[in-house]
Amino acid sequence: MNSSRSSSTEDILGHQFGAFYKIPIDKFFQFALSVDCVILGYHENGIKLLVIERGTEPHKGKKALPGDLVYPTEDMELAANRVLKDLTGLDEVYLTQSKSYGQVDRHPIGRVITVGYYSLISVDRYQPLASSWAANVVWVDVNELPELAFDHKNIVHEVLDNLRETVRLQPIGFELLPKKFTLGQLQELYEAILNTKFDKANFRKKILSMNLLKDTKELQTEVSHRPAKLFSFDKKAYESLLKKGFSFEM
Amino acid sequence: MNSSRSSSTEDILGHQFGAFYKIPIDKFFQFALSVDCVILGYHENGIKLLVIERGTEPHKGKKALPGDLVYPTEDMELAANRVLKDLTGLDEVYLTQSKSYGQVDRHPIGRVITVGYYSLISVDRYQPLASSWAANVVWVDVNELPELAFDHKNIVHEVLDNLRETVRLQPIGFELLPKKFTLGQLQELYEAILNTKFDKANFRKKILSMNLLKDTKELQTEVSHRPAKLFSFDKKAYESLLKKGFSFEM
DNA sequence: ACAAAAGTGTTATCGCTACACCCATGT
DNA sequence: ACATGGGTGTAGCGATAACACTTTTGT
Repeated sequence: MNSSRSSSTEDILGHQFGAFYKIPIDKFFQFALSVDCVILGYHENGIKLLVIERGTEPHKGKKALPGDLVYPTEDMELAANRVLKDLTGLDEVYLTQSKSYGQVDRHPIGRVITVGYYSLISVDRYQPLASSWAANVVWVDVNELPELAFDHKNIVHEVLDNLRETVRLQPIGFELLPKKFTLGQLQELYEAILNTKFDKANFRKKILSMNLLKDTKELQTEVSHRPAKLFSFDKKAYESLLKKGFSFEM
Repeated sequence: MNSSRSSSTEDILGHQFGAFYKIPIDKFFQFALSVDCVILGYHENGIKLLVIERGTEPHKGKKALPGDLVYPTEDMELAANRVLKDLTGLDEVYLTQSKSYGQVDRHPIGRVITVGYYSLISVDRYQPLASSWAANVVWVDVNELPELAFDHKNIVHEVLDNLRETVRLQPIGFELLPKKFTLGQLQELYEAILNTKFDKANFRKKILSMNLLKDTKELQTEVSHRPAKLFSFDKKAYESLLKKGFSFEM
Protein backbone atom coordinates (compact mmCIF):
# COMPACT_ATOMS: atom_id res chain seq x y z
CA MET A 1 0.00 0.00 0.00
CA ASN A 2 2.66 2.48 0.95
CA SER A 3 5.64 0.83 -0.62
CA SER A 4 5.76 3.63 -3.17
CA ARG A 5 5.47 6.36 -0.59
CA SER A 6 7.51 9.41 -1.34
CA SER A 7 10.17 10.31 1.13
CA SER A 8 10.77 13.81 -0.15
CA THR A 9 10.49 16.77 2.16
CA GLU A 10 7.48 18.10 0.32
CA ASP A 11 4.37 18.83 2.30
CA ILE A 12 2.51 16.00 0.68
CA LEU A 13 -0.14 15.74 3.31
CA GLY A 14 -1.02 19.36 2.87
CA HIS A 15 -0.75 20.28 6.49
CA GLN A 16 -0.52 23.98 6.89
CA PHE A 17 1.61 24.73 9.84
CA GLY A 18 5.03 23.97 8.62
CA ALA A 19 5.62 21.70 11.55
CA PHE A 20 7.43 19.12 9.54
CA TYR A 21 8.91 21.00 6.66
CA LYS A 22 12.35 19.59 6.00
CA ILE A 23 11.56 16.40 7.82
CA PRO A 24 11.24 13.38 5.55
CA ILE A 25 7.73 12.10 5.52
CA ASP A 26 8.90 8.55 6.24
CA LYS A 27 9.94 9.62 9.71
CA PHE A 28 6.27 9.98 10.58
CA PHE A 29 5.39 6.42 9.64
CA GLN A 30 6.83 4.84 12.75
CA PHE A 31 3.73 4.19 14.81
CA ALA A 32 2.07 0.91 15.56
CA LEU A 33 -1.63 0.69 16.25
CA SER A 34 -3.36 -1.66 18.65
CA VAL A 35 -6.86 -2.19 19.90
CA ASP A 36 -7.77 -3.03 23.46
CA CYS A 37 -11.19 -4.37 24.28
CA VAL A 38 -13.16 -3.65 27.40
CA ILE A 39 -15.54 -6.57 27.36
CA LEU A 40 -18.29 -6.20 29.92
CA GLY A 41 -20.83 -8.70 31.10
CA TYR A 42 -23.44 -8.82 33.83
CA HIS A 43 -23.41 -11.70 36.27
CA GLU A 44 -24.50 -12.22 39.85
CA ASN A 45 -25.65 -8.64 40.32
CA GLY A 46 -22.37 -7.17 39.19
CA ILE A 47 -20.72 -5.75 36.09
CA LYS A 48 -17.83 -7.99 35.16
CA LEU A 49 -14.80 -7.33 33.00
CA LEU A 50 -13.01 -9.93 30.91
CA VAL A 51 -9.27 -9.86 31.44
CA ILE A 52 -6.41 -12.10 30.40
CA GLU A 53 -3.27 -12.89 32.29
CA ARG A 54 -0.14 -11.86 30.45
CA GLY A 55 2.32 -14.64 29.80
CA THR A 56 5.14 -12.47 28.54
CA GLU A 57 7.02 -9.33 29.39
CA PRO A 58 6.37 -6.53 29.86
CA HIS A 59 3.92 -6.79 32.74
CA LYS A 60 4.21 -10.57 32.75
CA GLY A 61 1.74 -12.13 35.15
CA LYS A 62 -0.43 -9.05 35.38
CA LYS A 63 -3.99 -8.93 34.22
CA ALA A 64 -4.60 -6.99 31.03
CA LEU A 65 -7.28 -6.13 28.56
CA PRO A 66 -7.45 -8.44 25.57
CA GLY A 67 -6.01 -6.66 22.60
CA ASP A 68 -3.81 -6.98 19.61
CA LEU A 69 -1.83 -5.06 17.06
CA VAL A 70 -3.69 -3.93 13.98
CA TYR A 71 -2.33 -5.09 10.66
CA PRO A 72 -1.21 -2.30 8.33
CA THR A 73 -3.96 -3.29 5.93
CA GLU A 74 -6.66 -3.99 8.48
CA ASP A 75 -9.38 -1.61 9.59
CA MET A 76 -9.20 -1.10 13.31
CA GLU A 77 -12.84 -1.89 13.88
CA LEU A 78 -12.19 -5.22 12.20
CA ALA A 79 -9.27 -5.85 14.50
CA ALA A 80 -11.44 -5.19 17.53
CA ASN A 81 -14.02 -7.62 16.23
CA ARG A 82 -11.30 -10.16 15.63
CA VAL A 83 -10.07 -9.93 19.20
CA LEU A 84 -13.58 -10.23 20.52
CA LYS A 85 -14.42 -13.19 18.34
CA ASP A 86 -11.19 -15.02 19.08
CA LEU A 87 -11.73 -14.68 22.77
CA THR A 88 -15.42 -15.14 23.25
CA GLY A 89 -16.65 -16.78 20.09
CA LEU A 90 -19.09 -13.90 19.72
CA ASP A 91 -19.66 -11.50 16.91
CA GLU A 92 -22.51 -9.22 16.03
CA VAL A 93 -22.55 -7.85 19.54
CA TYR A 94 -22.47 -4.30 20.77
CA LEU A 95 -18.99 -2.96 20.08
CA THR A 96 -18.16 0.72 20.17
CA GLN A 97 -15.06 2.78 19.99
CA SER A 98 -13.99 4.55 23.13
CA LYS A 99 -10.93 6.79 23.43
CA SER A 100 -7.42 6.49 22.10
CA TYR A 101 -4.28 6.41 24.19
CA GLY A 102 -0.95 7.43 22.84
CA GLN A 103 1.45 8.53 25.55
CA VAL A 104 4.95 8.44 24.11
CA ASP A 105 6.21 6.11 26.81
CA ARG A 106 3.19 3.87 27.20
CA HIS A 107 4.87 0.90 25.56
CA PRO A 108 8.53 -0.06 25.91
CA ILE A 109 8.89 -1.46 22.44
CA GLY A 110 8.06 1.67 20.52
CA ARG A 111 5.34 4.13 19.78
CA VAL A 112 2.15 2.15 20.06
CA ILE A 113 -1.15 3.98 19.88
CA THR A 114 -4.03 2.01 21.22
CA VAL A 115 -7.69 2.51 20.52
CA GLY A 116 -10.05 1.39 23.23
CA TYR A 117 -13.19 -0.45 22.27
CA TYR A 118 -15.93 -1.55 24.54
CA SER A 119 -18.31 -4.35 24.15
CA LEU A 120 -21.41 -5.35 26.05
CA ILE A 121 -22.16 -9.03 25.93
CA SER A 122 -24.81 -11.30 27.30
CA VAL A 123 -22.96 -13.73 29.52
CA ASP A 124 -25.34 -16.56 28.76
CA ARG A 125 -24.21 -16.48 25.14
CA TYR A 126 -20.54 -16.48 26.01
CA GLN A 127 -18.61 -19.70 25.68
CA PRO A 128 -14.89 -19.34 26.12
CA LEU A 129 -13.14 -20.94 23.19
CA ALA A 130 -11.19 -24.10 23.78
CA SER A 131 -7.82 -22.71 22.87
CA SER A 132 -4.43 -22.56 24.42
CA TRP A 133 -4.95 -19.19 26.07
CA ALA A 134 -8.50 -19.70 27.24
CA ALA A 135 -7.21 -20.86 30.60
CA ASN A 136 -5.83 -17.38 31.18
CA VAL A 137 -9.15 -15.64 30.78
CA VAL A 138 -11.09 -14.56 33.84
CA TRP A 139 -14.02 -12.35 34.69
CA VAL A 140 -13.39 -9.79 37.39
CA ASP A 141 -15.87 -7.52 39.08
CA VAL A 142 -15.38 -3.91 38.01
CA ASN A 143 -15.66 -2.84 41.63
CA GLU A 144 -12.74 -5.06 42.56
CA LEU A 145 -10.33 -4.51 39.72
CA PRO A 146 -6.90 -6.08 40.09
CA GLU A 147 -3.83 -4.20 39.01
CA LEU A 148 -3.81 -3.96 35.23
CA ALA A 149 -0.96 -3.77 32.75
CA PHE A 150 -0.03 -0.62 30.84
CA ASP A 151 -2.63 2.15 31.07
CA HIS A 152 -5.46 -0.33 31.00
CA LYS A 153 -6.92 0.84 34.28
CA ASN A 154 -7.46 4.26 32.75
CA ILE A 155 -9.11 2.74 29.74
CA VAL A 156 -11.52 0.73 31.87
CA HIS A 157 -12.45 3.67 34.06
CA GLU A 158 -13.13 5.93 31.10
CA VAL A 159 -15.27 3.25 29.53
CA LEU A 160 -17.26 2.83 32.72
CA ASP A 161 -17.83 6.56 32.98
CA ASN A 162 -18.95 6.57 29.39
CA LEU A 163 -21.21 3.59 30.00
CA ARG A 164 -22.92 5.25 32.93
CA GLU A 165 -23.77 8.23 30.76
CA THR A 166 -24.81 6.25 27.74
CA VAL A 167 -26.93 3.72 29.56
CA ARG A 168 -29.14 6.53 30.79
CA LEU A 169 -29.72 8.00 27.35
CA GLN A 170 -29.78 4.95 25.13
CA PRO A 171 -31.35 1.55 25.57
CA ILE A 172 -28.07 -0.36 25.55
CA GLY A 173 -28.48 -2.03 28.92
CA PHE A 174 -30.39 -4.84 27.24
CA GLU A 175 -27.18 -5.95 25.52
CA LEU A 176 -25.99 -7.23 28.88
CA LEU A 177 -29.07 -9.33 29.54
CA PRO A 178 -30.34 -12.51 27.94
CA LYS A 179 -32.83 -12.04 25.11
CA LYS A 180 -35.63 -12.70 27.58
CA PHE A 181 -35.41 -11.12 30.98
CA THR A 182 -37.55 -10.07 33.90
CA LEU A 183 -38.18 -6.55 35.05
CA GLY A 184 -36.41 -7.43 38.27
CA GLN A 185 -33.26 -8.36 36.39
CA LEU A 186 -33.44 -5.16 34.38
CA GLN A 187 -33.79 -3.10 37.51
CA GLU A 188 -30.88 -4.85 39.21
CA LEU A 189 -28.77 -4.24 36.13
CA TYR A 190 -29.45 -0.51 36.18
CA GLU A 191 -28.79 -0.43 39.88
CA ALA A 192 -25.45 -2.16 39.36
CA ILE A 193 -24.33 0.16 36.59
CA LEU A 194 -25.50 3.39 38.16
CA ASN A 195 -24.81 2.29 41.71
CA THR A 196 -28.21 3.35 43.01
CA LYS A 197 -31.49 1.88 44.15
CA PHE A 198 -34.82 2.37 42.41
CA ASP A 199 -38.28 1.95 43.80
CA LYS A 200 -39.66 -1.20 42.25
CA ALA A 201 -43.11 0.11 41.42
CA ASN A 202 -41.82 3.33 39.94
CA PHE A 203 -39.11 1.65 37.91
CA ARG A 204 -41.68 -0.66 36.36
CA LYS A 205 -44.11 2.08 35.55
CA LYS A 206 -41.43 4.14 33.90
CA ILE A 207 -39.91 1.45 31.74
CA LEU A 208 -43.26 -0.03 30.73
CA SER A 209 -44.68 3.37 29.86
CA MET A 210 -42.00 3.69 27.17
CA ASN A 211 -43.50 0.78 25.24
CA LEU A 212 -40.10 -0.62 24.42
CA LEU A 213 -40.63 -4.02 25.98
CA LYS A 214 -42.44 -6.88 24.40
CA ASP A 215 -44.25 -9.28 26.69
CA THR A 216 -43.10 -12.71 25.55
CA LYS A 217 -46.05 -14.35 27.36
CA GLU A 218 -43.54 -16.65 28.97
CA LEU A 219 -42.83 -17.01 32.64
CA GLN A 220 -39.73 -17.61 34.67
CA THR A 221 -39.30 -21.22 35.75
CA GLU A 222 -37.57 -22.94 38.61
CA VAL A 223 -37.72 -20.07 41.02
CA SER A 224 -38.97 -20.51 44.54
CA HIS A 225 -41.32 -17.59 44.42
CA ARG A 226 -43.93 -16.20 42.11
CA PRO A 227 -42.52 -16.50 38.58
CA ALA A 228 -41.94 -13.24 36.75
CA LYS A 229 -43.03 -12.41 33.24
CA LEU A 230 -40.29 -12.53 30.64
CA PHE A 231 -39.87 -9.50 28.40
CA SER A 232 -37.70 -8.78 25.40
CA PHE A 233 -36.43 -5.50 24.06
CA ASP A 234 -38.44 -4.39 21.04
CA LYS A 235 -35.85 -2.81 18.78
CA LYS A 236 -38.34 -2.14 16.01
CA ALA A 237 -40.56 -0.21 18.37
CA TYR A 238 -37.59 1.79 19.60
CA GLU A 239 -36.53 2.77 16.13
CA SER A 240 -39.97 3.88 15.08
CA LEU A 241 -40.34 5.89 18.28
CA LEU A 242 -37.00 7.52 17.60
CA LYS A 243 -38.30 8.87 14.32
CA LYS A 244 -41.19 10.47 16.14
CA GLY A 245 -38.81 12.37 18.39
CA PHE A 246 -38.87 10.02 21.34
CA SER A 247 -35.81 10.08 23.52
CA PHE A 248 -34.94 7.35 25.96
CA GLU A 249 -34.01 8.43 29.44
CA MET A 250 -33.62 6.60 32.71
CA MET B 1 13.31 5.59 20.91
CA ASN B 2 12.66 2.50 18.87
CA SER B 3 15.88 2.30 16.95
CA SER B 4 16.81 -0.78 18.94
CA ARG B 5 13.46 -2.44 18.39
CA SER B 6 13.71 -6.15 17.89
CA SER B 7 12.53 -7.51 14.61
CA SER B 8 12.36 -11.11 15.65
CA THR B 9 9.17 -13.06 15.24
CA GLU B 10 8.77 -13.40 18.99
CA ASP B 11 5.53 -12.24 20.52
CA ILE B 12 7.20 -9.37 22.26
CA LEU B 13 4.08 -7.41 22.89
CA GLY B 14 2.56 -10.32 24.69
CA HIS B 15 -0.61 -10.40 22.68
CA GLN B 16 -2.35 -13.64 23.13
CA PHE B 17 -4.07 -14.50 19.94
CA GLY B 18 -1.26 -15.55 17.73
CA ALA B 19 -2.40 -13.13 15.12
CA PHE B 20 1.06 -12.11 14.17
CA TYR B 21 3.21 -15.06 15.03
CA LYS B 22 5.80 -15.38 12.31
CA ILE B 23 5.32 -11.81 11.21
CA PRO B 24 8.24 -9.54 12.02
CA ILE B 25 7.25 -6.93 14.55
CA ASP B 26 8.67 -4.15 12.40
CA LYS B 27 5.92 -4.71 9.89
CA PHE B 28 3.47 -3.30 12.40
CA PHE B 29 5.29 -0.01 12.82
CA GLN B 30 4.11 1.50 9.57
CA PHE B 31 1.37 3.83 10.74
CA ALA B 32 1.38 7.59 10.90
CA LEU B 33 -0.70 9.48 13.39
CA SER B 34 -2.37 12.81 12.91
CA VAL B 35 -4.69 15.02 14.89
CA ASP B 36 -7.57 16.97 13.42
CA CYS B 37 -9.17 19.75 15.40
CA VAL B 38 -12.83 20.64 15.38
CA ILE B 39 -12.63 24.19 16.67
CA LEU B 40 -16.02 25.59 17.50
CA GLY B 41 -17.06 29.11 18.33
CA TYR B 42 -20.33 30.91 18.87
CA HIS B 43 -21.07 34.00 16.84
CA GLU B 44 -24.18 35.73 15.61
CA ASN B 45 -26.53 33.15 17.06
CA GLY B 46 -24.82 30.24 15.38
CA ILE B 47 -22.20 27.61 16.10
CA LYS B 48 -19.25 28.19 13.82
CA LEU B 49 -16.48 25.86 12.74
CA LEU B 50 -12.94 26.94 11.92
CA VAL B 51 -11.73 25.46 8.63
CA ILE B 52 -8.74 26.02 6.43
CA GLU B 53 -8.51 25.85 2.69
CA ARG B 54 -6.11 23.22 1.45
CA GLY B 55 -3.34 24.50 -0.78
CA THR B 56 -2.03 21.15 -1.87
CA GLU B 57 -3.21 17.82 -3.16
CA PRO B 58 -5.02 15.71 -2.25
CA HIS B 59 -8.27 17.63 -1.95
CA LYS B 60 -6.57 20.85 -3.02
CA GLY B 61 -8.92 23.81 -2.73
CA LYS B 62 -11.33 22.03 -0.44
CA LYS B 63 -12.01 23.11 3.07
CA ALA B 64 -10.55 20.91 5.78
CA LEU B 65 -10.13 20.69 9.50
CA PRO B 66 -6.87 22.10 10.77
CA GLY B 67 -4.60 19.25 11.70
CA ASP B 68 -1.12 17.91 11.53
CA LEU B 69 0.97 14.81 11.80
CA VAL B 70 2.14 13.88 15.26
CA TYR B 71 5.86 13.56 15.76
CA PRO B 72 7.05 10.12 16.81
CA THR B 73 8.17 11.58 20.12
CA GLU B 74 5.24 13.90 20.68
CA ASP B 75 2.17 13.17 22.78
CA MET B 76 -0.92 13.49 20.67
CA GLU B 77 -2.65 15.83 23.08
CA LEU B 78 0.35 18.10 22.76
CA ALA B 79 0.06 17.97 19.00
CA ALA B 80 -3.57 18.99 19.19
CA ASN B 81 -2.67 21.89 21.43
CA ARG B 82 0.06 22.88 19.03
CA VAL B 83 -2.33 23.01 16.09
CA LEU B 84 -4.82 25.02 18.09
CA LYS B 85 -2.22 27.46 19.33
CA ASP B 86 -0.61 27.93 15.92
CA LEU B 87 -3.93 28.70 14.37
CA THR B 88 -5.75 30.74 16.96
CA GLY B 89 -3.09 31.94 19.35
CA LEU B 90 -5.06 30.32 22.15
CA ASP B 91 -4.09 27.79 24.71
CA GLU B 92 -5.60 26.74 28.00
CA VAL B 93 -8.97 26.38 26.37
CA TYR B 94 -11.39 23.49 26.39
CA LEU B 95 -9.85 20.73 24.28
CA THR B 96 -11.09 17.17 24.39
CA GLN B 97 -10.44 14.03 22.49
CA SER B 98 -13.20 12.77 20.27
CA LYS B 99 -13.02 9.61 18.18
CA SER B 100 -10.29 8.11 16.05
CA TYR B 101 -10.53 7.37 12.37
CA GLY B 102 -8.42 4.78 10.72
CA GLN B 103 -9.97 3.42 7.55
CA VAL B 104 -7.25 1.74 5.54
CA ASP B 105 -7.89 3.89 2.50
CA ARG B 106 -8.59 7.19 4.18
CA HIS B 107 -5.33 8.74 3.08
CA PRO B 108 -3.61 8.17 -0.27
CA ILE B 109 -0.09 8.42 1.05
CA GLY B 110 -0.23 5.58 3.52
CA ARG B 111 -1.87 4.36 6.66
CA VAL B 112 -2.66 7.50 8.59
CA ILE B 113 -4.72 7.23 11.73
CA THR B 114 -6.24 10.47 12.83
CA VAL B 115 -7.50 11.37 16.25
CA GLY B 116 -10.24 13.95 16.36
CA TYR B 117 -10.08 16.66 19.00
CA TYR B 118 -12.64 19.27 19.68
CA SER B 119 -12.22 22.63 21.17
CA LEU B 120 -14.68 25.22 22.35
CA ILE B 121 -13.39 28.75 22.22
CA SER B 122 -14.72 32.13 23.06
CA VAL B 123 -14.66 34.05 19.82
CA ASP B 124 -13.94 37.35 21.54
CA ARG B 125 -10.59 35.95 22.66
CA TYR B 126 -9.67 34.66 19.23
CA GLN B 127 -7.20 36.62 17.17
CA PRO B 128 -6.05 34.89 14.02
CA LEU B 129 -2.29 34.91 13.89
CA ALA B 130 -0.61 37.02 11.29
CA SER B 131 1.01 34.19 9.42
CA SER B 132 1.25 33.05 5.87
CA TRP B 133 -1.70 30.69 6.08
CA ALA B 134 -3.98 32.83 8.18
CA ALA B 135 -5.63 34.10 5.01
CA ASN B 136 -6.92 30.62 4.36
CA VAL B 137 -8.77 30.35 7.62
CA VAL B 138 -12.52 30.90 7.72
CA TRP B 139 -15.40 30.36 10.08
CA VAL B 140 -18.33 28.49 8.61
CA ASP B 141 -21.71 27.89 10.16
CA VAL B 142 -22.13 24.26 11.17
CA ASN B 143 -25.58 24.26 9.61
CA GLU B 144 -24.11 25.25 6.26
CA LEU B 145 -21.02 23.12 6.05
CA PRO B 146 -19.14 23.18 2.76
CA GLU B 147 -17.71 20.00 1.32
CA LEU B 148 -14.81 18.90 3.47
CA ALA B 149 -11.66 16.97 2.63
CA PHE B 150 -11.03 13.36 3.66
CA ASP B 151 -13.51 12.05 6.23
CA HIS B 152 -13.67 15.39 7.97
CA LYS B 153 -17.39 15.72 7.54
CA ASN B 154 -17.85 12.56 9.61
CA ILE B 155 -15.55 13.90 12.27
CA VAL B 156 -17.47 17.14 12.54
CA HIS B 157 -20.83 15.45 12.72
CA GLU B 158 -19.73 13.04 15.42
CA VAL B 159 -18.30 15.91 17.41
CA LEU B 160 -21.54 17.84 17.12
CA ASP B 161 -23.55 14.84 18.27
CA ASN B 162 -21.18 14.45 21.16
CA LEU B 163 -21.42 18.15 21.97
CA ARG B 164 -25.20 18.06 22.06
CA GLU B 165 -25.10 15.27 24.61
CA THR B 166 -22.32 16.73 26.68
CA VAL B 167 -23.65 20.25 26.81
CA ARG B 168 -26.77 18.95 28.50
CA LEU B 169 -24.88 17.07 31.20
CA GLN B 170 -21.88 19.27 31.82
CA PRO B 171 -21.51 23.02 32.09
CA ILE B 172 -19.27 23.39 29.06
CA GLY B 173 -21.46 25.82 27.15
CA PHE B 174 -19.79 28.67 28.98
CA GLU B 175 -16.55 27.95 27.13
CA LEU B 176 -18.18 29.38 24.02
CA LEU B 177 -19.20 32.65 25.67
CA PRO B 178 -17.17 35.60 26.88
CA LYS B 179 -16.23 35.53 30.56
CA LYS B 180 -19.17 37.80 31.29
CA PHE B 181 -22.42 37.12 29.58
CA THR B 182 -26.13 37.75 29.88
CA LEU B 183 -28.77 35.12 30.51
CA GLY B 184 -30.19 35.96 27.12
CA GLN B 185 -26.93 35.09 25.43
CA LEU B 186 -26.70 31.85 27.37
CA GLN B 187 -30.20 30.89 26.36
CA GLU B 188 -29.54 31.67 22.70
CA LEU B 189 -26.41 29.56 22.85
CA TYR B 190 -28.27 26.54 24.18
CA GLU B 191 -30.97 27.06 21.61
CA ALA B 192 -28.38 27.13 18.85
CA ILE B 193 -26.61 23.97 20.01
CA LEU B 194 -29.71 21.95 20.79
CA ASN B 195 -31.79 23.46 18.02
CA THR B 196 -34.77 24.20 20.24
CA LYS B 197 -36.52 27.09 21.92
CA PHE B 198 -36.79 27.60 25.65
CA ASP B 199 -39.26 29.67 27.57
CA LYS B 200 -37.35 32.67 28.84
CA ALA B 201 -38.74 32.68 32.37
CA ASN B 202 -38.29 28.96 32.84
CA PHE B 203 -34.78 28.90 31.43
CA ARG B 204 -33.74 31.62 33.86
CA LYS B 205 -35.29 29.98 36.86
CA LYS B 206 -33.64 26.68 36.07
CA ILE B 207 -30.15 27.97 35.48
CA LEU B 208 -30.22 30.37 38.40
CA SER B 209 -31.55 27.74 40.76
CA MET B 210 -28.37 25.75 40.19
CA ASN B 211 -26.30 28.49 41.84
CA LEU B 212 -23.57 28.17 39.26
CA LEU B 213 -23.65 31.76 38.08
CA LYS B 214 -22.01 34.65 39.80
CA ASP B 215 -23.67 38.01 39.46
CA THR B 216 -20.84 40.33 38.42
CA LYS B 217 -22.92 43.36 39.44
CA GLU B 218 -22.16 44.79 36.04
CA LEU B 219 -24.64 45.69 33.35
CA GLN B 220 -24.65 45.46 29.63
CA THR B 221 -23.86 48.74 27.88
CA GLU B 222 -24.67 50.25 24.53
CA VAL B 223 -27.86 48.34 23.94
CA SER B 224 -31.05 50.04 22.92
CA HIS B 225 -33.17 48.38 25.57
CA ARG B 226 -33.03 47.64 29.24
CA PRO B 227 -29.46 46.52 29.97
CA ALA B 228 -29.05 42.97 31.16
CA LYS B 229 -27.06 41.82 34.15
CA LEU B 230 -23.73 40.24 33.38
CA PHE B 231 -23.00 36.87 34.93
CA SER B 232 -19.95 34.66 35.01
CA PHE B 233 -19.65 30.92 35.47
CA ASP B 234 -18.60 30.04 39.00
CA LYS B 235 -16.31 27.10 38.54
CA LYS B 236 -15.48 26.85 42.23
CA ALA B 237 -19.14 26.57 43.11
CA TYR B 238 -19.62 23.90 40.48
CA GLU B 239 -16.79 21.79 41.78
CA SER B 240 -17.93 21.94 45.36
CA LEU B 241 -21.47 21.06 44.31
CA LEU B 242 -20.12 18.10 42.36
CA LYS B 243 -18.63 16.68 45.52
CA LYS B 244 -22.01 16.85 47.17
CA GLY B 245 -23.55 14.74 44.42
CA PHE B 246 -24.98 17.54 42.32
CA SER B 247 -25.37 16.78 38.67
CA PHE B 248 -25.81 19.41 36.01
CA GLU B 249 -28.62 18.88 33.55
CA MET B 250 -30.29 21.14 31.05
C1' DA C 1 -47.96 -21.45 57.08
C1' DC C 2 -44.16 -18.93 55.64
C1' DA C 3 -40.59 -16.77 52.81
C1' DA C 4 -39.53 -14.32 48.83
C1' DA C 5 -40.04 -11.85 45.05
C1' DA C 6 -43.72 -10.40 41.56
C1' DG C 7 -46.82 -7.08 40.66
C1' DT C 8 -50.36 -2.98 41.60
C1' DG C 9 -52.72 1.27 43.44
C1' DT C 10 -52.83 5.69 45.96
C1' DT C 11 -51.34 10.00 47.61
C1' DA C 12 -48.53 14.00 48.16
C1' DT C 13 -45.21 16.64 46.36
C1' DC C 14 -42.01 18.69 43.22
C1' DG C 15 -40.81 20.51 38.96
C1' DC C 16 -41.91 22.09 34.72
C1' DT C 17 -44.93 24.52 31.16
C1' DA C 18 -47.42 28.19 29.60
C1' DC C 19 -48.50 32.63 29.76
C1' DA C 20 -49.30 37.13 31.51
C1' DC C 21 -47.27 40.98 33.04
C1' DC C 22 -43.95 44.73 34.48
C1' DC C 23 -39.21 47.19 33.86
C1' DA C 24 -35.39 49.95 31.96
C1' DT C 25 -33.17 51.78 28.15
C1' DG C 26 -32.38 54.02 23.30
C1' DT C 27 -34.59 56.29 19.50
C1' DA D 1 -44.45 57.33 22.91
C1' DC D 2 -42.87 53.16 21.35
C1' DA D 3 -39.94 49.33 20.32
C1' DT D 4 -36.97 46.02 22.32
C1' DG D 5 -35.34 42.75 25.08
C1' DG D 6 -34.71 42.17 30.39
C1' DG D 7 -36.84 40.28 34.20
C1' DT D 8 -40.74 38.16 37.43
C1' DG D 9 -45.08 35.80 39.32
C1' DT D 10 -48.45 32.30 39.20
C1' DA D 11 -51.81 28.70 38.14
C1' DG D 12 -52.29 24.14 36.40
C1' DC D 13 -50.60 19.99 34.92
C1' DG D 14 -47.83 15.86 34.80
C1' DA D 15 -44.23 13.12 36.33
C1' DT D 16 -42.16 11.04 40.15
C1' DA D 17 -41.23 9.51 45.02
C1' DA D 18 -42.77 7.06 48.91
C1' DC D 19 -45.17 3.47 50.69
C1' DA D 20 -48.70 0.21 51.50
C1' DC D 21 -50.74 -3.54 49.73
C1' DT D 22 -52.02 -7.98 47.08
C1' DT D 23 -50.51 -12.16 44.33
C1' DT D 24 -48.21 -16.42 43.19
C1' DT D 25 -44.95 -19.69 43.59
C1' DG D 26 -41.70 -23.25 46.30
C1' DT D 27 -40.62 -25.33 50.67
